[in-house]
Amino acid sequence: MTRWLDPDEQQVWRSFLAATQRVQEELDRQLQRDSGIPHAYYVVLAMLSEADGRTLRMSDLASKVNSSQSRLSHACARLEERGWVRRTPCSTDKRGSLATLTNEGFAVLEAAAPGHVEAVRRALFDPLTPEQIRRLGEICLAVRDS
Amino acid sequence: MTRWLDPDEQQVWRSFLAATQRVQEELDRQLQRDSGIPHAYYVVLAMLSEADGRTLRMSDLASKVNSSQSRLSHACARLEERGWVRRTPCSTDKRGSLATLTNEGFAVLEAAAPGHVEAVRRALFDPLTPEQIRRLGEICLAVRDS
DNA sequence: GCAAAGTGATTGAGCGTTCAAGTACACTCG
DNA sequence: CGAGTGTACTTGAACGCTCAATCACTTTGC
Repeated sequence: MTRWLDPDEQQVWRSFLAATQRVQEELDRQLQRDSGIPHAYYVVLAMLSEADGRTLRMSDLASKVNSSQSRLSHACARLEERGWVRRTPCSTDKRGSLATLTNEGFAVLEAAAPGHVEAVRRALFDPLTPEQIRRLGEICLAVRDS
Repeated sequence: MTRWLDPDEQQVWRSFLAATQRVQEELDRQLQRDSGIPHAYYVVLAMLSEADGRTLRMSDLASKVNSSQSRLSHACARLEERGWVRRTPCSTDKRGSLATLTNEGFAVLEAAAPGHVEAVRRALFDPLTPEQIRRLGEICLAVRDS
């Protein structure tokens, strides 16, 4: 017995798809246009920049950026080609690999950050009231942790 | 002067990314696994199935599924290869093209729908209270139409 | 009418993601 | 110890998406 969506739920679902796709698309376009990187790569650089020694195990980085290991591996390969990330073998576990943000990578991130933050505001925060932002936060936590 | 995100906003933003990526990923994986189509293709079939004569102009279809014309064109090419969609020239505007859902395509959609709706419920609606769902609807409208 | 500008749709190249498979190392336990 | 299982990461192929270019047709304005 399928629990079909009633008209209200349909409406929420379609608005959700439209809104999230719009946000995602604006961010990707802005970063690609102004900094030449996809949003997923920006997030990788950002997470590394916050880590101790700007370094993280690949698997830890993958979970922090909500990525599969395969995706992250391909992404780091690209970022390494550009000289923004360096991978070194892990000394305590020889299977592992440590990704480090280079100075060049940090500089790219710093240059990209202001435009990106503006895009995030324009796409998501500016259209919402403070109350809505608070509620959206609760809703996203519930969905994320379900 | 960059308006940086304060810690609360950061938290909302990261939860938003995690939640929306999770939903998107679950839907895509479920449809790909159980029906062999990406979510974007499912939406194309669904929109055509609701249209008069199961037919829409390509550009109308593109706006209904929040897609670029290029993306839709590629998608329809794939769907046509599988025999689920048929494209015919538009008689009133010879530049245009009409996409029609075939019976085979309709059958595929009908077979895929129950599993997809269940996935939507599990990923988005079940974790939320009715009140939260209502608020999410309002929030998404505001973001979509901003 | 007719050139110029605009619109509808397609195409191909480049790129990121996915999935399945593979490699290398670490752990477990008889 | 050493075989078996599990974990960390990488790789390659297939595929969808983006962007810019292109084609065909339509509309605009002189």
